[in-house]
Amino acid sequence: MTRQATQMTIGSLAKAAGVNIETVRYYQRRGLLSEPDKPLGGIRRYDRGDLSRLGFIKSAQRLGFSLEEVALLLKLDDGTGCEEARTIAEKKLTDVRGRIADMQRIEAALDHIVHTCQARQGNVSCPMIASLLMGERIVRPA
Amino acid sequence: MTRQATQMTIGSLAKAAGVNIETVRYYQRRGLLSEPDKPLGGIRRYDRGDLSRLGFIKSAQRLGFSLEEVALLLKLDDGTGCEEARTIAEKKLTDVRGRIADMQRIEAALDHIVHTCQARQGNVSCPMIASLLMGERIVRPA
DNA sequence: CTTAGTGCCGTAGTCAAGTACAGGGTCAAG
DNA sequence: CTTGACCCTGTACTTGACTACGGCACTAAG
Repeated sequence: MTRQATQMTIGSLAKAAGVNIETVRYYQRRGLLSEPDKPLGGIRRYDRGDLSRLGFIKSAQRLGFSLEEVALLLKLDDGTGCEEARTIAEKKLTDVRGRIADMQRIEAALDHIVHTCQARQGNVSCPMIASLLMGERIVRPA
Repeated sequence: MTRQATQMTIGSLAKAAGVNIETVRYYQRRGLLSEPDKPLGGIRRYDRGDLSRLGFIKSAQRLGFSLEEVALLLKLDDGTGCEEARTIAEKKLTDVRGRIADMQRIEAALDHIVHTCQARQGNVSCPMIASLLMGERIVRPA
């Protein structure tokens, strides 16, 4: 079978990846995606590799990496960057665990607040806001 | 005892709250903080209430509320907004729970990645990046 | 009384992550 | 050969949350 089927223009690449065309170009400008050298005419062709890379960027973003970090990660792929990549991932893991803990405290606080609110509905000043205003330090400050 | 001790200028308020002066002014412009009417001269004085409010804003931000949502919450405080406030808080609670679930999936993914990385350290191409490149859908797509 | 240090006000700049658009070029169909 | 759908480059705009700055007023210390 011919494997030309994966050849795409920027438009179909973007569509396939579920992002805006301009986002693809933006990533190229940021050096996250390479611009395939354009043949005679001037219309670039992209393949499955580019699509994966785009998918990687989006996955990594959902993992909480900034584009700068994603760029770093991708640079580490060209060669022996595994050590560093693991270090970065470990840092991110710690980070994520901290954020989960925060979120859980937030959850508890919100839950408490909602229930308090339900309990004394007739109140004039909202107990939720009151409790927040009364300087409860729920989440670690920054 | 005199309770004039809580009177502050914008500068000390900002310092006490651990934010930039300009941030305070910004919140005032956004209507999150009131500008105390300035006496004769023209230098406003802030009190513990303002400090709490500032603390509330920061807490709420850490709770994942945007400034717009915080403004909403604060507006509900002037009167009988308790019902609405609870509704907002409930929505946020659902939201936060979803985000916690996401983060936990992220955590698992990162953890897995880190361990894979540790396992086959000698590899040329980093397994972490490889796994991300191979289109693993870890987190719900947006 | 003078002057350093703040405060006030208004406008403008920054940063991340896009998104939009103008003014061209190219390509495939009819 | 024309038309419409895309593509290319480059520049500019957007949003959220600040942060900075210029020019003037005021207040506190010496």
